[in-house]
Amino acid sequence: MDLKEILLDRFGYDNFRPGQEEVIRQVLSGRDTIAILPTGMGKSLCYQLPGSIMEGSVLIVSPLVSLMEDQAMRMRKNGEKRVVALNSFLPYTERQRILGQLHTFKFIFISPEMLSQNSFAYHLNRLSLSLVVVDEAHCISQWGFDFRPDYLRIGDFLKQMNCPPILALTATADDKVLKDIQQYLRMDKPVVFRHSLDRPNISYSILEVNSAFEKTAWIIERVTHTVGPGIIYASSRKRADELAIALQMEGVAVQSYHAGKEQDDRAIIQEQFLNGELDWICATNAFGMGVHKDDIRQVIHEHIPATVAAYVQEVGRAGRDGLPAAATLLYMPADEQTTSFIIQSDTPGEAEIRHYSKLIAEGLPPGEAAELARLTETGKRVIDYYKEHYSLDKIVHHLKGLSYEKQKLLQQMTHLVKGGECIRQTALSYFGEVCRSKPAQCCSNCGLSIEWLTEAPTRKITNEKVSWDERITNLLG
DNA sequence: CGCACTAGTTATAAAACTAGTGCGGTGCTTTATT
Repeated sequence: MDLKEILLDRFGYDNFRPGQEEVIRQVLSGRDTIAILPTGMGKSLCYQLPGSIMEGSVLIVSPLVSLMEDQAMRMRKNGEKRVVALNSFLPYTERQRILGQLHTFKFIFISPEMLSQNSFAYHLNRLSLSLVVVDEAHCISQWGFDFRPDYLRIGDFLKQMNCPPILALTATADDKVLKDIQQYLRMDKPVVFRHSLDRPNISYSILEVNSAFEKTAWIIERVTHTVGPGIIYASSRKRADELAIALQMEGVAVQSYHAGKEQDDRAIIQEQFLNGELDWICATNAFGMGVHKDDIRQVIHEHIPATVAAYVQEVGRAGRDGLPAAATLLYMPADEQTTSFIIQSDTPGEAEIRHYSKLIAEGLPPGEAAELARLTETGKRVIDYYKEHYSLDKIVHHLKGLSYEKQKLLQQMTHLVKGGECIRQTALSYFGEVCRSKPAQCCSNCGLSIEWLTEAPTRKITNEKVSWDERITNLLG
């Protein structure tokens, strides 16, 4: 089959990007496939092209409603009208109508949560699926165990469907993540495509300071004197807001972004950043997935991310165009504890689990029992999932192990920050990669000049600083 | 764990101390009752 002809004919491209053709050929052959491709390498073509050839529908499991809406919209814009996104945005009657004629859609986007509902399984069961795609498949590992347990249930659905071919797509995956993907998607000897994670055009720096105040001062100095656009990752919503305001006062076109904001505002801010109306974003780790912007010049961390994988993923949003980009991490001694605390509060404690379980056994409604046992909504859903699979003692044991593993991942990240070794090499080694050749501007531990950063002031910083009065008026207006 | 904030204390009162408290990230889903 001449794939290139189809590529030109249906998608309007002359050539495949690196890796695409191999992945597509595997998918067409019906083998389970895991493709680790850097973002911006055209992952969606890996299922769109096979889908357009094969009989039956393609089901795409997607982590974010905004992401699936965005992808569905792009596909429609490119002429593929048989696309639907099943999520809570759909009004009830509309949803029923679509479910009744699901077979008329070629590409169906869905969240893991919807997939886990019996009412959907019923309709999907009657469908002939040529392919199931799990987009951003690292979410299975990153979120499944303690945040969105329905990620662990995708495999149950697949089994029910007699295991159609699966394609798992992600940008970063270490061995553990790879193993989780295989296991929880019940993949049968999958073919794994790995693209190197090394990004030679990114220069890494790590800088120790003594206080949050020093961090703010450094960031203001940096942002007003070097190139954008850029992202600043902060540890809390409050801190993200705080930094955004401090930078706005300096006349920088910047907004904060985190889960505490309205969906609409988040969409607008992301859009403005993509359009270049905003030069900087101060964000929590909520920002990033589905951000297709090639010319991000800097990523600044003002806290320690929970894992090396998260760090690499966040940093990897810089310099997708291949031009020089800078990744800087600021830390002070207390930061490690802050991140550690957040991880620790992730998994419910033994006392809560046992209390909750006891109350349930006494006949209390689950919602009430969770509240009395001081479990969060998330904690409750996670335990409910495990209760379907394990005994109480095993759940306790399992969650303790999980917590321990997470602390170990943080230790790896801390080592990367404080170890003083080549940052690029250390980061790559966690993914089993060896750094073959170091670029001239490698990292602060190898020696680095930031002249290239200051020499290219393409920034659009206005000369007038914004007063507090104006800021308040803007906020209210 | 460490920080920012609050309430209470002191004893010319005012501002400055102190002890106690709360907070710290990621997202999907809600079709039932007045």
